[in-house]
Amino acid sequence: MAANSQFSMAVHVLAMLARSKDENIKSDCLASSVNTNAVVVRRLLGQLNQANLVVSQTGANGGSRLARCPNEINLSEIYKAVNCGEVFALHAKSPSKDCPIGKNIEAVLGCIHREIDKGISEKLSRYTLQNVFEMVEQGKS
Amino acid sequence: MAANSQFSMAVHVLAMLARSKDENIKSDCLASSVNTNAVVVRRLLGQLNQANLVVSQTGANGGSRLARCPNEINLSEIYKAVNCGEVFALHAKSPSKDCPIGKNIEAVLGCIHREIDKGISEKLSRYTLQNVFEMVEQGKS
DNA sequence: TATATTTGTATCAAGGGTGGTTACAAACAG
DNA sequence: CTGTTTGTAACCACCCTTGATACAAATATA
Repeated sequence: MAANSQFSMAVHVLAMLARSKDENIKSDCLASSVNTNAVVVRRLLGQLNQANLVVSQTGANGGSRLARCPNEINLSEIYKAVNCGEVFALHAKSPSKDCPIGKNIEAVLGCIHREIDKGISEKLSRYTLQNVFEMVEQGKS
Repeated sequence: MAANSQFSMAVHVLAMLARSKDENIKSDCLASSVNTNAVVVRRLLGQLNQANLVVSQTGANGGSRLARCPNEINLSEIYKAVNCGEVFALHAKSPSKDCPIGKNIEAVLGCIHREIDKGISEKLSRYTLQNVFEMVEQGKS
């Protein structure tokens, strides 16, 4: 399987829930729209639940709905809630400590990595789920 | 999936070359510092060569050196030169076009993705290889 | 020219992450 | 009590990244 698309799936699912207000939506319905398996959606909903973004109910007439208003959820929260890939990974195996570069490169890269992550969070936090939902609605043809 | 550490490796290798000025450095020597296989390094150098960041020579006394001064190379160029992972991937399988959300969500996500990428490039472009080299040197203990 | 060195590249194996699928217990409405 | 739906475990298939071996091509040096 290719790169990690959980963030995309999460935004998609949450936009669906935003559209349906307080109505419970079944994982099967979400899976149809995302074009995947219901279990994959439920796995994702589990993560979103832990982040207090959705609430789910078992049993007949069960399903999921948003835990908060769409304008109180921003994309940065969603990004943090799911297992997203990193912008770039640090060395798989630690560099040689016998080399003046190898000895310190990890610390420098780690510092840059944190700065990039901060930038991503900052940019994502500018969008609320409501914004995204409206963008999707406006694109409706 | 094994996380992609090519950007980290690339910065590491280029910092090594920056340290050695115009001297040819062998892939074997670079591999020792990075703590990996020489072929892995040569694969990476091939990409950096295509991006006009390094020059390599075959044969005895061969090796690689920077194609430009370290202060004329910024991290954004390096990021673009290597096969880095994406911040997040779009849907693996296209969402359902029968759903008002599914129909347009990809376009919206694509738009956000491009904005995030732009932000990353902007932040990375603030660092030159010379900056990184100096940060590593200063951290020397 | 002959030799040793080094890169460039093809190929294969190992390891691990991601998503797809099935199965089943638990919760819940009616 | 019955049917529905979630939560979760287990397993599989696919594919990406890295590690490793092998060998041709290029090149400096004797």
